[in-house]
Amino acid sequence: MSTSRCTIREVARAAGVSISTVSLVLNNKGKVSEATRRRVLQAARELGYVPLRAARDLSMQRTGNVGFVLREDHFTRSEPFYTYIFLGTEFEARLHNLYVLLTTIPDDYHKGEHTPRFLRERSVDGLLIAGKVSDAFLDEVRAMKLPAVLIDYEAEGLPAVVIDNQGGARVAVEHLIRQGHQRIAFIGADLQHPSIAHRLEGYRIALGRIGRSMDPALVLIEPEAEPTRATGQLLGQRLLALAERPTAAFCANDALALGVMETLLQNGLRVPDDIALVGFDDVQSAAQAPVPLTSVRVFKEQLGELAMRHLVERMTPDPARRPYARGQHMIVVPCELVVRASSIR
Amino acid sequence: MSTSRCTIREVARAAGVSISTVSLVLNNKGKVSEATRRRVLQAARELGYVPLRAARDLSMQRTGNVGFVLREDHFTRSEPFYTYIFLGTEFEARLHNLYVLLTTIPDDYHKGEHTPRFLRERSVDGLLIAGKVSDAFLDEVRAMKLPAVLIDYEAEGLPAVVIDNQGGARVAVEHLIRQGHQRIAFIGADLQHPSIAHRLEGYRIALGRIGRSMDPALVLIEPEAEPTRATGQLLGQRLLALAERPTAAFCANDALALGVMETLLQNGLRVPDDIALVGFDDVQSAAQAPVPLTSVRVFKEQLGELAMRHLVERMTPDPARRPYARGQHMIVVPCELVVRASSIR
DNA sequence: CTGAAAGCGCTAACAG
DNA sequence: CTGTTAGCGCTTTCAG
Repeated sequence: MSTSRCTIREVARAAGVSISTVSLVLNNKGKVSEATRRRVLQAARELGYVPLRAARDLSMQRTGNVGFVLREDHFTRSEPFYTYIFLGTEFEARLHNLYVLLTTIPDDYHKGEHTPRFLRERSVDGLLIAGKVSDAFLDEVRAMKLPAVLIDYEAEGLPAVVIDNQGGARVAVEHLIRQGHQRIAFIGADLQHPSIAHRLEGYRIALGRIGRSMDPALVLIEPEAEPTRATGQLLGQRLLALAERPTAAFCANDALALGVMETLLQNGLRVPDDIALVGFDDVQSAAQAPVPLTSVRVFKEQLGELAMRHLVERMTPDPARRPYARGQHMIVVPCELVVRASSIR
Repeated sequence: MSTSRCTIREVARAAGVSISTVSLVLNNKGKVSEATRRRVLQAARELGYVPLRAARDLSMQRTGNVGFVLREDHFTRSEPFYTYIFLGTEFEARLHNLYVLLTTIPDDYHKGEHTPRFLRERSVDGLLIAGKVSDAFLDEVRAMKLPAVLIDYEAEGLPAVVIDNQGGARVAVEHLIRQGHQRIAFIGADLQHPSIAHRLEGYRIALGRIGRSMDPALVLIEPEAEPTRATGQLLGQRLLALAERPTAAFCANDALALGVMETLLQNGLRVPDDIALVGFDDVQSAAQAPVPLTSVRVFKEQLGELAMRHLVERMTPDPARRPYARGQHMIVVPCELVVRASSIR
């Protein structure tokens, strides 16, 4: 109620005990008699006592913060993909009484020059990294020996929470196959990106399961380009130019799919009648597209939550669980096909 | 270089001085001889010394953090409007060595239940509030007597950094007038929102300047609806249904304008030939619309920067400037008309 | 101009 | 089971 300027000392006095007892009670440590515990709790409540973080952190030799890093161009994408991931981490952080310090790094990261301030000042106990980031940055993080977890990206020697890209892609393609499609194209970009590579792999596997192999002519990729709508439009052109046109296309993400769709519609083709389309990510605009887009839904907030939970484990030296926490786990989060008009006859 | 475990004491020893001298040097306080200052600086650099925030904060009786609060539905809008504002504050925060704690509050805020954790724990020295938030939350903030600054919103008794909505709207409408338009509609929603009310006012003033008053038939508003694309589509229908159709429309924001445009195009009208359109905000999709949309550009990052700067002023009790900082300033940030195809013949 | 010393509020041995 | 005490690392009077 009052100005909360109340310290542990005042609680102790009010409860008629010492400050260490108060501390023990409030942290559920040591053995305290039920009677005094009650008195302390009551006093704390009445005084509206809230421990001061800076003091506690200083004493416990930790910061109580975790950093969340992502590329600025990812954060400001018009689709709030990473925003949802952030919200997931923030939600989970509350459960562990941690604060999340969000900061962006530039696309072209340069070692010392762009190092996030909280890393330089060592004011985080752990680090979450979302999306693809430059190797230079990852090197720096590795050298720092700070607990870190990647989200929606993979890199040597770092634990990660990722989407089941391969599984999702497989299900998507199998859906097209069930719809009777024989010639299914793959639309992709930036093959360096693990997610895209895995989605391509899922495509290959789905075809393999029905005894087919990939037809190189149907694998349309702009290996150097970002998987954006603009790239999708470009690939749409290539699709149109094909001698033997496929009847369906699985796109590595929704942005590409939407770009392809735009090109197709503008050129008088019908979706799904002439070409069925499936995307990946299930972004907001997928459902609102001219022809609602079938897509693979990704549970973004869950990715964030799991990553935070995993990070917390690696931050707390729990001797009992240590041996397990040692390995560089990779947590794979399942996703789910959402069928819409773009892929059903 | 090393694990940065280095404390002020070690720097002192290395420089052959006391820790208080080190502190003075590093904070440019008190008078220190040039010679020792140099020695200290050198030692600090060699050891890679970085002061520990928790210790400094504890000692200085502050937290070194500021909170950034916005509604979750605003943060996750597909247009990264508030994301850019946040980035602006984060940028400015670095200059003041502050950390920004970002958190969202629900649309239907309930007093204690949803109070941001950092407010309960009093671990911020100041607060930034972006966009419209519930009065319940603002009441809580006022009661807390914490330095706070609103961004892109206004409320009794709180300083704010806002867009020059009225001026921007005036310029937009004047542009349409200069294009020769006589009948110009206003498209709007949620009149409770100060920004929208001001934009309407700007529309009125622009007409007034050429000796015209608003024609109620041309003021199309959904007073209860959010200013979204869907609402725009609806208003587009109302526009089409008008007996005497206007030749241009000024929309309270881009989402509305884009919705209107969609409806018009779908109904076979041409933009700008049949109806010229102007929006407000200059969001990313404005430039990419089927007919690129003329709009009023808002400098989002600047809004954030200015707000943070203003907050910092109110957080630092500078006795010399106190009298000025007392009032509840309102900082108005100019915006700029961006002319595109949707409004030129 | 510089150093000694007293905290900031909290945690964590260590006695009792 | 509870209290005493010694820090955590830094800032800041206050003497010298």
